[in-house]
Amino acid sequence: MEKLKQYHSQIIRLGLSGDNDAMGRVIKFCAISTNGDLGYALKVFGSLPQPDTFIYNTIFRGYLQLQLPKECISLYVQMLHASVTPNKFTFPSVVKACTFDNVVELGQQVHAQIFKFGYQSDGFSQNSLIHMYVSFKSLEKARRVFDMMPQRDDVSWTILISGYSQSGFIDDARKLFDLMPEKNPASWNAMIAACVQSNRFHEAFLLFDQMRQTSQFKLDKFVAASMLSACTGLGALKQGEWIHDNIKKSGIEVDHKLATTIIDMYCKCGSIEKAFATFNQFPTKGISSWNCMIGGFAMHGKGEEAIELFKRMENESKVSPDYITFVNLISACAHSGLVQEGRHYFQHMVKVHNISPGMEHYGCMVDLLGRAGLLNEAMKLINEMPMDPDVSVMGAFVGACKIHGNIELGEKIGEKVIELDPHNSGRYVLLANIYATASKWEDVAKIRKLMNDRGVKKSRGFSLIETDGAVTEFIAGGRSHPDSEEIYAKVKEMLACIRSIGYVPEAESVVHDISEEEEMEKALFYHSEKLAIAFGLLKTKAGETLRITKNLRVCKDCHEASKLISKFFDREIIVRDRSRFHHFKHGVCSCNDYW
DNA sequence: ATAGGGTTAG
Repeated sequence: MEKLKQYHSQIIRLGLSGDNDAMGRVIKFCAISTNGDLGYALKVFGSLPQPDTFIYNTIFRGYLQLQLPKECISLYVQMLHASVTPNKFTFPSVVKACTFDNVVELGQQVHAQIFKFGYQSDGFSQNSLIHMYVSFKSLEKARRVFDMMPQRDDVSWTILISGYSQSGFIDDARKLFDLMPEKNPASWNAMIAACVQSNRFHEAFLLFDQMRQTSQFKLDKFVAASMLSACTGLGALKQGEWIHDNIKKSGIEVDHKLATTIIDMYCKCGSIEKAFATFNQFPTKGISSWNCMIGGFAMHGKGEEAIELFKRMENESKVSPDYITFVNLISACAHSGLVQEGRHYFQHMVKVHNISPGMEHYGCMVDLLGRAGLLNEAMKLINEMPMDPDVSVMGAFVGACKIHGNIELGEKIGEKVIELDPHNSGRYVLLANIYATASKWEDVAKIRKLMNDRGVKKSRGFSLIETDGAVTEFIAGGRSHPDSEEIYAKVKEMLACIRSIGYVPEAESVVHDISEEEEMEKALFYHSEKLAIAFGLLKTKAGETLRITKNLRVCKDCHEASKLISKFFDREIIVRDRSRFHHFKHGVCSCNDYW
């Protein structure tokens, strides 16, 4: 900047202070370069008698870089008033400003102007319009621009594909993708990411395999990141490791984002050790990597390790803890029953880091106190919150009421939670289970009827297990697997074995229409988790760890059974449920039955 | 001189 100012005064001495070519260079440097100074650029701009289109365009870009779309738009208006004619470099910026500022009507006016000035066949302008309509959720308009383009390039296709996917129209995205004549890495990634975001992990893997068969295939960091997320979603550790290896081999530069994705994959695929090793390997860590690692320890019930890492972050890291850091840290305390520490960090966050507690922090604190049986303190905290508690905070409280058998409070708050979140089956199941614990069967039936009347379906549980690098999915009572006879026989054998060391079936969830005891047991025995474990025992060598991923929480019976299976068959079983990990080994679980 | 793709929580 200093050098530039010298250069600038030289130009002025040469009498070129009104020369657009010379001043354009000065403005470009100030407005665009990372160590520039837009304020200075604006001063120079103001001193020019007749700035040209290039100079306007440059300032637009400067404003956009600093995320000042409103200023960009008003300068554009000023430009038109000054009768400076826009060119094809003008519109991409202005359209982007409309996109960021979410000004639909103005965006359409700019669209009309693009037409008027004759840029209906300019790819850059048209692509920016597609992008704008996508972000306005006007998919039909985006599609119309796309269809009207004389020449579509891969950017046009890619924007529209990810546009469909972001609005939830995955099938439309897929149709478009299949129509695309020449796919490039960005468009492959748009489609793979679309699958990952809509939990279609298997489809993501199929696409990836197809992509690898194309001649110019080369793994880039975006595809790598999307595929890592697919592995994370399925709990597919082997595949995740494979991608990680390929990242190393391909010499892809691992930035903060990619590092975080890798760490998250290891955490959520059950290998906290590899996650931590990877974390420690990266010399420069972003805040997201720290947060992710602390969150990983939280998920695995390693509260002390999370606290250690947090202290390290405070001492040695150049990044300071943020809002999410404390969500993860307090949740780590909650999952490990570290009540005192949780209280401490809740205070510490405000006193030392000047972060005021938000909804999520209250949610974690209510969870922490409630699980520990301190229902009164949890309630007190809810009442003291500066904002109204949302469903998640109250849901955490109801969960605590269930664990500690507090029917009165659980009923009162549980009903409120249902009304606040009427489409979430989990809310109904929770209250029904509270009634069931108190043997209030009529109330259980009442809840079941309410769910039926409202058409709320209990989400179907499934379990995934990875064997030999392939992921198999099981649903409760499912028989679609070719070896299902063998698997069911194995379940029988498995349960007989653990009965001999004290297993007693215990139903918890009672929202099924199951009356007969025998029926109940059958349903319990064929929970997806037990099928997956049986399959794992069949398909893996003795002593090999079983890794299972579930979409719901582990039920009490499966939890008990898993402990005993780990003992009887001398296997480590690692189960990821929707909120945490359970490491079953030698008959005990890492969660200490505290989940 | 300009555009499109990946990450972190409960």
